[in-house]
Amino acid sequence: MTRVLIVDDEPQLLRALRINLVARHYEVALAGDGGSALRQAAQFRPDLIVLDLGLPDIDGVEVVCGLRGWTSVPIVVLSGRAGSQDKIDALDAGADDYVTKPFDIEELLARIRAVTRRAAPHEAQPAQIRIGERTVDLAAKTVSGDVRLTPTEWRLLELLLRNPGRLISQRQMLTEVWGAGYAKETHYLRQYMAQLRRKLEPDPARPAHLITEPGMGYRFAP
Amino acid sequence: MTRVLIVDDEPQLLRALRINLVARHYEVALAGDGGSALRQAAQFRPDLIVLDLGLPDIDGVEVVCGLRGWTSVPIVVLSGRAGSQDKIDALDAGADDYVTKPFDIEELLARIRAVTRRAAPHEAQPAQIRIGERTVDLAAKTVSGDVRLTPTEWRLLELLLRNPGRLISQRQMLTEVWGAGYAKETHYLRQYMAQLRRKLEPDPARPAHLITEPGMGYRFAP
DNA sequence: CGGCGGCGTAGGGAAAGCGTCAAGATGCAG
DNA sequence: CTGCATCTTGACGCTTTCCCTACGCCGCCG
Repeated sequence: MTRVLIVDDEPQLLRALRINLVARHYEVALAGDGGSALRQAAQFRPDLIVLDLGLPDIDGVEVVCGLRGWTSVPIVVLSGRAGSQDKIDALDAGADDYVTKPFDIEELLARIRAVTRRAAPHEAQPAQIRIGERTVDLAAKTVSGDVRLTPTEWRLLELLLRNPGRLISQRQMLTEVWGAGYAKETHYLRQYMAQLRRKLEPDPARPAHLITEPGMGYRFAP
Repeated sequence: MTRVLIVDDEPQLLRALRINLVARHYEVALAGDGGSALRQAAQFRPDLIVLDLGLPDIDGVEVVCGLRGWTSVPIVVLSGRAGSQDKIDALDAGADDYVTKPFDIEELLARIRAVTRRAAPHEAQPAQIRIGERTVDLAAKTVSGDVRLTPTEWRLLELLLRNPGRLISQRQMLTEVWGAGYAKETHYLRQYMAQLRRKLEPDPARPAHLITEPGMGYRFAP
């Protein structure tokens, strides 16, 4: 869930934005002046800041500079001033976008989505899954301990690992890995499940994680 | 030096933008319609695209979608239409910013600086990478030991080195290095991977760092 | 006790994928 | 125009992977 800090000195604008953002499942914090904005940014750790330039205590550009001193969180500036120089100053201070009041709320939301999308890839996390002694990384397509899997083995393993604990029917595995028309070729499954167990299970003869459900299908037990 | 592709159907606007950008030490390419824009994007490899929505052949939003299919290069949209829905459509299609005509050239430049700054955070990471006996500097585009790489070789190597240990699919390599439409030309990969190994690997016949994953892609092993 | 269906293992032939050499385009500087 | 570097394209062995058949094991049921 994306966390947004809204900074503005007009309570009614704060309220309107909060309602719209909460309705779209953002987590929202509010600040009414530059001082509390800087404090909130450090405390609330937002993923995005919507910042009005016309604050009672500190100039908005100063707030941008203060934030950029220690964080690269995306900042969307709001302002009543439409002059080019104001925009240039704010953008060059480190803001990511500049919207002039009055603005359409839907446009602001679209701009928020745009800058959030651009900043998002930083929180990309590796999806690592443990199978016995081994660790599988589906994104990097790696298995710990110098184990290599073939393309078909990866497709099969991925299907199982993306549904931990759930039973996958033979029919589903065959159609998703080999394609429709192979729905009856159950011996492919035995073949490749055996290979996966040889490569991944501590004791391939007694599988602890790649479980057979006789007559039904297979299951990955974490 | 930042490379910018400008797309607009008005020659005079193209000229004005080119002059301003060249004066600020940008490298500039021009396109007059959507078709050549898509072609130029694949060929010129810009770091930023300034895109007019009102093109004679393809709708601007379509162009944005076509680009986003294979690249995440920043896109700043220009448009005469000031309606909110137009902005929302363009931004949600993948544009990074939206500027309505007429615009102040200085403001546009500031917005270009803003999106460029946001898209280029990887300059911070150390660009020196060891491959066997050689040292590769991605920023300076140099390899120790008087080894020279061609532009295509650099693009390919950069893609692999920026994802150490991670498998890069053939499809991804082909679309990112050669552009969409080359997704099936796996022959190029073998050709250029062989050249990279000849130039970088201690024993090109037994590659230790530029690894082949048969049927899937390639991987850089640090 | 003996057939039967589902499961695991082994091995071989076919096909697809890979590495390499070599030669034909293409573009650019002199 | 010529020469050079680079990018395409083609052809040929070699390896990996896939597909398929065969066989042994186990629990179930008649």
